[in-house]
Amino acid sequence: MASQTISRRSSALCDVHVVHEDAVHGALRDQPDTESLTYLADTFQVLANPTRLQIVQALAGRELCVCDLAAVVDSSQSAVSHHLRQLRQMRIVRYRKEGRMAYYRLDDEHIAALVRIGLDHVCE
Amino acid sequence: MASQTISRRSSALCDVHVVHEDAVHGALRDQPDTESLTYLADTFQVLANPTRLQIVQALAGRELCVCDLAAVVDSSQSAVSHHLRQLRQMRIVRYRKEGRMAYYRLDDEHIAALVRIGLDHVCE
DNA sequence: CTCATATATGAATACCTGTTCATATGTGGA
DNA sequence: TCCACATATGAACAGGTATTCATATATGAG
Repeated sequence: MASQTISRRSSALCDVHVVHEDAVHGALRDQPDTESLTYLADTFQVLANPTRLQIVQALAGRELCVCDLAAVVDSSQSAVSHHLRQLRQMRIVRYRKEGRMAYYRLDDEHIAALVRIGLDHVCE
Repeated sequence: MASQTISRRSSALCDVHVVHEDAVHGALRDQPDTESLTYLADTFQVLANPTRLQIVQALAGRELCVCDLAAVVDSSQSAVSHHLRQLRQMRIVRYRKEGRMAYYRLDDEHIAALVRIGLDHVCE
């Protein structure tokens, strides 16, 4: 996870010519804090991979263990495990252990919503 | 734009041991087509950058020209222009020309929704 | 026409990512 | 205890990405 953070140079409104000052200040007022934006960028980064999207979509309707997921997305166990780690780190999925199996599910409803709206956009 | 496409090896349910066959087939049935997933991954990829998220957030409430955007996100005109191209290519923003200015806005409401839900997830 | 301004873009470089391979951890069964 | 299985992870290589610099295009003013 290494989204480049936003470098707020002190030269802010200087090295470029501002045309619409009001709009610029309005936009600056509406900006979320840097930390949230960076974290959100990392979240989108983890979603920005077809295999991980397949995993998320598979988990949208049910709980699955790692080797079932590997079968669904047709990748190696290792690759899926690496993907799951990233998804875990961004709290996109969580899991419970049962014996030696790990059952994964989506972390919350935001995730399914993101993918649904994203697909709406894509298919419009 | 170059998300790796999903390689559907013919060995699908073979090289890994399937534990819960029903769940696996249910998940396979729910998968969107490869093309949509790849396109969606590319869309998230473009959103997976703090500076581009700043741009999107700035455009959520108003129309802005390129040099105003450069001031808001505190980057060079060139960097912003490159970012805008990617955002355009994924239909995240669109623009109108007025003289030598280009005024950018979000392409549709899905985009603002994605960022809003994403921030909800991040801040939960 | 000529110049200044607003924006776009190609190339190059430094950095980040995905997969594989090898191996580690941890659990249950014999 | 010893082995098989389910999962996790570090290292490494191939390929992709962000920014900068230089420059191109295109519009309006004079």
